[in-house]
Amino acid sequence: MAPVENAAARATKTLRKTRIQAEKEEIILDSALDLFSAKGFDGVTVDQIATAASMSKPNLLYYFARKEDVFVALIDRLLETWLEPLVELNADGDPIEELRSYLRRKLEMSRTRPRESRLFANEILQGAPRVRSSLEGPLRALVSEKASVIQGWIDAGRLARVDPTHLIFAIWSTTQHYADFEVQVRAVTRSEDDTHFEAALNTLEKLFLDGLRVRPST
Amino acid sequence: MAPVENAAARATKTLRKTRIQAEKEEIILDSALDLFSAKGFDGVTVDQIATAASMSKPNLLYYFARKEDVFVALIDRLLETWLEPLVELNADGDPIEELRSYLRRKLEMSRTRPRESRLFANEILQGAPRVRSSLEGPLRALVSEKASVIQGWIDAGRLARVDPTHLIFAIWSTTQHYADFEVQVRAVTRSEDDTHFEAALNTLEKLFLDGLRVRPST
DNA sequence: TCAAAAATTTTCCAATCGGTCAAATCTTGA
DNA sequence: TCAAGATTTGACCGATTGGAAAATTTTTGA
Repeated sequence: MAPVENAAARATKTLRKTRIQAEKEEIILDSALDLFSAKGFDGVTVDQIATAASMSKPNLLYYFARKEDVFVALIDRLLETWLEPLVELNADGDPIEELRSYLRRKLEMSRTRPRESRLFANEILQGAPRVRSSLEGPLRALVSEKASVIQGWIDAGRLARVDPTHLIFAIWSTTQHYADFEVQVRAVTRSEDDTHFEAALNTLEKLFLDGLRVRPST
Repeated sequence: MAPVENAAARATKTLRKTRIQAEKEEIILDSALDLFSAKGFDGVTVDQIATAASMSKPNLLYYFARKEDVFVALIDRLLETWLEPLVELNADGDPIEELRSYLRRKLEMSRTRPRESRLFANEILQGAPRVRSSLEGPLRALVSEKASVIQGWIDAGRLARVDPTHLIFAIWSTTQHYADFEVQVRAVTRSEDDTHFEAALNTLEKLFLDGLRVRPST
């Protein structure tokens, strides 16, 4: 089960990549993201990725020795980008504004990068066989850190008493829903463009900040 | 592309099923639900389903002529169950209590029937190739109807002004998250049982009803 | 310039998969 | 009881798939 030497390693025995390598790998990963996010790992063939990337199958396998290597490369580069909005959550900011801003960034991410969201969802849905360690390592650590920040706000009486971790889950799920369940959202709203995102943001802000209960205007 | 005559049709030319038919189809569907919900349509072979159902592949194909027929049968029986909690939303009830109750039922569904949730999520995520018509038909109709109910409550000043459709999306996403992203939830919370559902319910109720903003206690 | 290295392609293969077929066995009801 | 129908299975098949091998072409750097 020794990993097959890949193009980069074969090339120079160093980490340096040639111009062509960098370009082609980029094209491959972009094509693969299109396909994997739409059909899942098992629903895509190496040939399809190669064709989408305008090259032959063996040529693709020259850059990524195995189909799974392409998938893993995608997941790896995705995770960092994906968690960035949460990283930016600032303990020194105003709690309400910080969370509102986080919600916005996360929803914007679903709007502009639905492929990444679906790729991730696909992987988690199937038990995260290829990213389990990332979940239990960096992801858990980050959530833990930010949950502490939120808990601090709550303890200071600046935020309602909710479980910080589950609050994060709620923000994740409501925003990612617009990418992962896009087909359903479009079917229900009859929307063919991005306009429903505005109504979504308004509703989510209202929900998260003030809830549904009517209260006397002050 | 004429559909192959299935076991039931071949049996009696009526809709009546034999005892064995009913039993075996049940076993097949249950095994298939296990597998499809965990690995997706393309990640499962007919042989795997047959083995899980303790029968040979040709025997399974005697009951469901094609692999896709098994999947469609699952989706069909799932949709009704899945939407039942929303059907129960009662226009004559108290708005807050009705929505709280809906939230609870939906979360309970994610806890007790995660397989069904994941099966559905898998299908939607991949563009709903096999249920698109159901989304645009019955699902849209039901959401439309219930959105009107909620809008009525809002117009009567009994509920905060949110977009009813997006409110429904928010309830769907937050609750289904605990089934669809179970692996991630467990990784982050280190939970190995169902106990996190209580914290989830508390947080979601608080969020949906009162939001995060702190307000002076009355 | 030109040889070494990188990139690309044609050809091929073993394994897997969905599904068929025909024969054998089991169930059911008159 | 027993024949007709229902159920089950082993053997098989064509298509697809991930990937390997080897030869050819292109690019690179001294």
